[in-house]
Amino acid sequence: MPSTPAHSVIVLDFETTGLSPNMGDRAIEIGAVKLVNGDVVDTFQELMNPGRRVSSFIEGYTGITNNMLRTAASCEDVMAKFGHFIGDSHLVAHNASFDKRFLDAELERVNVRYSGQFACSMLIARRLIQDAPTHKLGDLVRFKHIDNDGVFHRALADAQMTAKLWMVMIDELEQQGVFDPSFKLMQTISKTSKGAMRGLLEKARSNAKS
DNA sequence: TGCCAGGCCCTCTTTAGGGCCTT
Repeated sequence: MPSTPAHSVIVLDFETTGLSPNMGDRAIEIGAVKLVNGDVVDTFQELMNPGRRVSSFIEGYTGITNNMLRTAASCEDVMAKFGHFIGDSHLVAHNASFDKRFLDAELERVNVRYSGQFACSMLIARRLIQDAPTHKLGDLVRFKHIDNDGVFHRALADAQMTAKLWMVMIDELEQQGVFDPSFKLMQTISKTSKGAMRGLLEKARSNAKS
């Protein structure tokens, strides 16, 4: 049985062969950080061999080449390990609907299930950081002056940046008095994943004006 | 560089259409 604490959060990011598992696309890399009370306590990064060549566009976009994937473990082996890593944690991703589709598709292949709820940092950023020029992950990181090493479109780097952005937004909400001091990150995600973030953010803006 | 799909959100809306964001 997974030993992951119930209050932990996994921030994850997939690199893939394309946009849609329903169109035959597969994962080629998974990166994730585990947060407990907002602190990074563990990381996960693995390339995985999708069983076919990736396009030159994906090679250029991610820097992940067919040669790198040739000797990588299979998607099935990596995803079985990742399923154990996430345990029963709640999950965060930037544009989570994309990563959830691939997580669901790849875990279904290895008959692994997860119980955590998904929250989307992009949907929250669209409401909380309305003055950003765009809500692409890289643009938000630059806009909020979040430390980064300049690596984009690799799974662990993007997951780490998403985790930092996530904590910046949580801190802003707490500073605006939206959350009770005892409010736990797990509860935050539970609410956001149910779409109740709209009300929380409206309250945040109301508090900021008053 | 962009396309594919799909969910969310906005608006010149709801009997719809299109932009954003992810690879």
